Amino acid sequence: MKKYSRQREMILQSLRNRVDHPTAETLYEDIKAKMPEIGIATVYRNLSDLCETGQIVKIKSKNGPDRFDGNPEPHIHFECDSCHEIYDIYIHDVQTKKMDNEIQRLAENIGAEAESSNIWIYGFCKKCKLLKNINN
Amino acid sequence: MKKYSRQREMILQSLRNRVDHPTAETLYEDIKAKMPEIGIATVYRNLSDLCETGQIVKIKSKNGPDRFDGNPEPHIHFECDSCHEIYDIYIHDVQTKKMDNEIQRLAENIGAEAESSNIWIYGFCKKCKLLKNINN
DNA sequence: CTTATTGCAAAAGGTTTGCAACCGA
DNA sequence: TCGGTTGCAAACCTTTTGCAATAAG
Repeated sequence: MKKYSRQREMILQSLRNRVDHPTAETLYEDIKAKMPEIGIATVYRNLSDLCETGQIVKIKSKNGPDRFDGNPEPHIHFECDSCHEIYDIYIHDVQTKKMDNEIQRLAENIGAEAESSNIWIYGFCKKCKLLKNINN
Repeated sequence: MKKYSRQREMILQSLRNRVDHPTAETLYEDIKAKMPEIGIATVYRNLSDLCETGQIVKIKSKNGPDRFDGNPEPHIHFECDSCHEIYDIYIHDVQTKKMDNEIQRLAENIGAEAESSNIWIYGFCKKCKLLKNINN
């Protein structure tokens, strides 16, 4: 049976209050400011728990440590090839539904049953695109 | 200036000869059978090089070590939530082009410039779907 | 009182790096 | 010969685990 934990609540709220996709380490440093006794193992353990219950999502970036997303609603991630920042891309419901159908169909092509999907787009973010243009 | 290396060639060919998505370790064990002197560091170094030149692709599975794909052509990966096997899903050219346009458009929504994309589908593969149905 | 959760430190797992020897051009 | 590449071992970074102490129900 799961019990309430001050730490777990703090981790969930800290992640939800952010718009970026922090690593466990970043989140740990953040939380330590308000809760100095917390240990990194507690952060990892609770992030795992929260993923299992679907309250948050673990995302694997192209390189570096895993990142976490406080928004479990399906959306698309854009990762910049230059600064490695990750941005969210939301699409409207009709488009989501259309995409879901398409994904289900694609899975059926190999006899599988799709449950969820994950779309990543890579390229140059606004900032890095600009910088690239200036330098050329 | 890059030089030819027997090891790099062997790594590339070994990966291309497979239809699955091996880890660096698996590839290393495989190659050691024919080339016992090879070191794991050489495998990692060359896999990185081959990724940089776009000859192969590194893929991040949901858990466990990174995997490598000898086919750099864009395609979709299906990862089984149960056995964690990764399968390729190919779509035809017209559909690919359509999807490319869509992705370009989505990136523009956040002012970014898309270069490539990566679509993952999760669920139950053929085998595990069957097993699941038997057990219920 | 019972059991989930914590913090710590140590271990594990995967990948990278420093370096002298080696090999390709 | 020159500089890229190798194999080895050690280092590194991220994540997990064992354990006694603590806190929730």
